[in-house]
This record gives sequence, C-alpha cells and structure tokens, in this order.
Amino acid sequence: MGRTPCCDKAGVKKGPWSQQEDSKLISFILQHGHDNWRALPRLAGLARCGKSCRLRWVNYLRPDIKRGNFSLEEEETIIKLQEQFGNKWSKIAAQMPGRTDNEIKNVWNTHLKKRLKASNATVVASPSPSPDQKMINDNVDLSSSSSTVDQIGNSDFHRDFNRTTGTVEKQDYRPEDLVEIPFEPNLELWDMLDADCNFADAEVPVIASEDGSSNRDVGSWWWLAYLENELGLEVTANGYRIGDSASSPKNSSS
DNA sequence: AAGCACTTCAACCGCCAAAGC
DNA sequence: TGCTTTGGCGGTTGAAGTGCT
Repeated sequence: MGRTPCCDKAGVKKGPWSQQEDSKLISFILQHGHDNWRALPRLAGLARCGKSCRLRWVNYLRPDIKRGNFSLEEEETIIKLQEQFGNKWSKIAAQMPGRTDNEIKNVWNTHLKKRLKASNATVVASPSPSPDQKMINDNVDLSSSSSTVDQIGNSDFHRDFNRTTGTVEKQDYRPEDLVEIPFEPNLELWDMLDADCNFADAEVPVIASEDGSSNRDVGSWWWLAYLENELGLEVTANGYRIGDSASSPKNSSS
C-alpha cells in the first residue's frame, strides 16, 4: 500500500481555476480563514484538492501579492539571495514582501538564469541596455516607492491609490482627509457583494480589462472589497473615499 | 494569414518534515 | 516511539500567449 493521496482523486477538479471557484475560495477564507486546507474544499463547496486551494490562495489570490513585472532592484535581490540560499525559493520569497516563491522561481528559471549564463559566457563591453533591461528600468521608474501599498498591492490601481494616499493604514486617516480615487470601470462589481462584502451572487461575470484580457485581474476586484472591509475605504460613484464613511457606499455606487 | 518555434507562468506532482495521536 | 496526517517546498509540465518566418 502506497502513500495516502493528499485527497480523494475521484471527483476532484484539476486545471485552471474559474472565477466562480476563486470567489468561493476567497469568500470562504475571508469568513473562516484557512486552518485546515484538507477540509476547506468540502466546506467551501469546491471540487478541488486542499493542496490546490492552498496553492491558488498562496500564489494568486492572497491580498498581499504584488503583481506585475519585477523591478531591476527585485531581480538583483533575487540573484543575491539565490547566491546566498541556493534554490530555496520560499526563503528568498520571505525576504521579498509581496512576491511568492512560485513567482520568484519562474522569474529565475525564465529570465535570470539565462541572463547570468549569458553574462558569464560573454564579457560585454558595451553598457547599452538590452530591450529587456530597458523594460526593467522603465518599470523601476514607474513603481519606485517605499510605501506599504506598493509592497502589498497587486495592480496598477493600487499603485495609483498609493500615489494619492501614501499608505493604506486606516489609522493614518482622519475623516477630514477625504480623498477620492477613480477606480477602473471593470471593477464596478459591488452589486455582487452583500453587506459583509461576501459574494452573495454565485454568478460572477467575466471581468475584462481595457486591453481585452480577463481573468488575471480577478485579484484586483475582490481585493477592493478587502480594502473596504479591513481598511475602512468607502466606495462612491467616482472612486474610493477615505475617511468618514457614514453614508452607505454601495447605494451610491450604481 | 498560417504555421511553427519559443516563452511564460499557473498549476500539478512527489517528496519531506512537523505535528498530532 | 512509531504511525498517520497535513502543510509546505522545489522541480516540472503544458496550455496559452507571443514573435518570427
């Protein structure tokens, strides 16, 4: 008799996650946490293995994941830490808030390893940046900030949000500090949330961003719910209002 | 426009270690 | 102390996207 499988293989779904599955998982974890990954899928009504749920949450849905390209600084950090720790991706990820071990591993395998190999093989005399390098430098210019939200945000929205506010720590705001930040049209999904910011409606629409892509933004819209719930942001017709939230935000959002 | 090659990255697999009994 | 269960990790895969001819 071999090792006990991590889950009952029969009836367990594999492959890419649908938005319905994502919202079920998010909703469940927001309400109950994730003390027991094995029991979670059954309790959350997901036909997934516990490991798969954990992976999806840790690598994709968690609110504190920073998405987007790695900055040059981050790449240098990875290279340094890889030298120090070897392929201990979780150790490396622990030194890089907002980045997952999986993401770091992917960056290492797809970019950094090759780049290091190339630079070791050839001593390049010219300092002119490669297209790759240029993109990284551009990225640094766009995202350089030391604030909390840059470390934990996961979309351009959060960067923009940060530029305006400087931080998302609730206690930093007074009611008179009202700031409205326009939110992306594709994020107007508040009707799906009930009073507690749980997903009341099982029918989650496809979320398309301006460039026509979908799915990858799924982390953003539910994260806004988190921001509102946890950080006391108020959604208005034009964006988010920080500060006094005496009026009903969701009524004014439609 | 079509076909092919290459790249990216989300997700899976199998192993290991820690915790619980 | 040994067995089982569970969570976590690193390696790998393959579908989807992108670029090139």
